[in-house]
Amino acid sequence: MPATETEREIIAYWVEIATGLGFPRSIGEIYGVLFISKDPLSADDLVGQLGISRSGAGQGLRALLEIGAIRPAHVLGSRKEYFQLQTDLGILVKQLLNARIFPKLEELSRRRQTLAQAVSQHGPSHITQRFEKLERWHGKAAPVLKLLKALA
Amino acid sequence: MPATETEREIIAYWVEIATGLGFPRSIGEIYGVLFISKDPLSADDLVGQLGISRSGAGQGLRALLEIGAIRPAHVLGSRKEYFQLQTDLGILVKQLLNARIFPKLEELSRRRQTLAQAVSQHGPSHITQRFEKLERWHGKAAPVLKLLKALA
DNA sequence: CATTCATTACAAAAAAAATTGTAAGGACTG
DNA sequence: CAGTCCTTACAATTTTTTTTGTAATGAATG
Repeated sequence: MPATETEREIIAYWVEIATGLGFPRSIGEIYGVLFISKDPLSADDLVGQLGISRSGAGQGLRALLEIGAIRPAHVLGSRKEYFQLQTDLGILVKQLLNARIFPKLEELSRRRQTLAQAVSQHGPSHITQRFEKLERWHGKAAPVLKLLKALA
Repeated sequence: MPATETEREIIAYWVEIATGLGFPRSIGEIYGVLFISKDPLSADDLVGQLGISRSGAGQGLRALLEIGAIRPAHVLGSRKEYFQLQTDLGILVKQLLNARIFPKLEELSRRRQTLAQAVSQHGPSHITQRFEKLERWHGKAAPVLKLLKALA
């Protein structure tokens, strides 16, 4: 269990960010503990500090690894896997965007185009017009996406 | 129940957008039906077309109204409430950002500042440094937010 | 001003998601 | 190469979220 009030609040802060991004609460908790910890931690450490199951800790760590939020660390004399915060947040942002956000946006864009075409051929014109408005917004959003890509 | 295959796919498209934004599936479905429909629809129309409950239709319509995705419409000779698509998507984007995204970001920013200060006074320096990195990213993200606000 | 029609509030049920427990799989150690 | 330590895969459970049903509230109609 986390020690001080401030530490608990730091964890709560990361839980909120995680859930806001669509991740489970436990992932935010794990990231919070690693954010606080100077040294690398193992899955068992997380079990001890958060009172979650061993499997949950393992899965959460893997998920955080995949999005570039943490990175593997070696601790001499132990065969466990250890992890520490990825303090280069650029990597996290980049992986998040590339792995979760951009693919989804692109898939939606493809579907929109397919649907718009189908409607323009066989469907009523008011729907075609609505898809055209959507398309225009896609154009407006492009600069934002470009800026985001530049960030990462 | 929706008629053609394309119509079902349009609804599925909006369901995916809705769930991606953290809204329930039913809200995406309702928006999809309204996107397809040229004329305003009542809650009962949605019940008929989607096979959802009357209460669900009512709650969904209210939620869509709140985020500016649809707008009230009047139909002569009926006391029901009718709604139609808000075709000015700018209004939708604006309300979504103002009602959901920006407040959350601001609240997180406040909490981050509070925590950073608490740590800088009583906490270990490595955490302070991590908050400082976070702060720098907040600065980097600012132009993106500005662009978003300009959009809306 | 009573009646009807429709919306909304809230508790109950259903569905979905997350968490856990157990068992199987691999790799290091002696 | 047998034993131990750790990770991971997957089914079962728990928890959370969403949907529904019912009852109460409010507004328009005659």
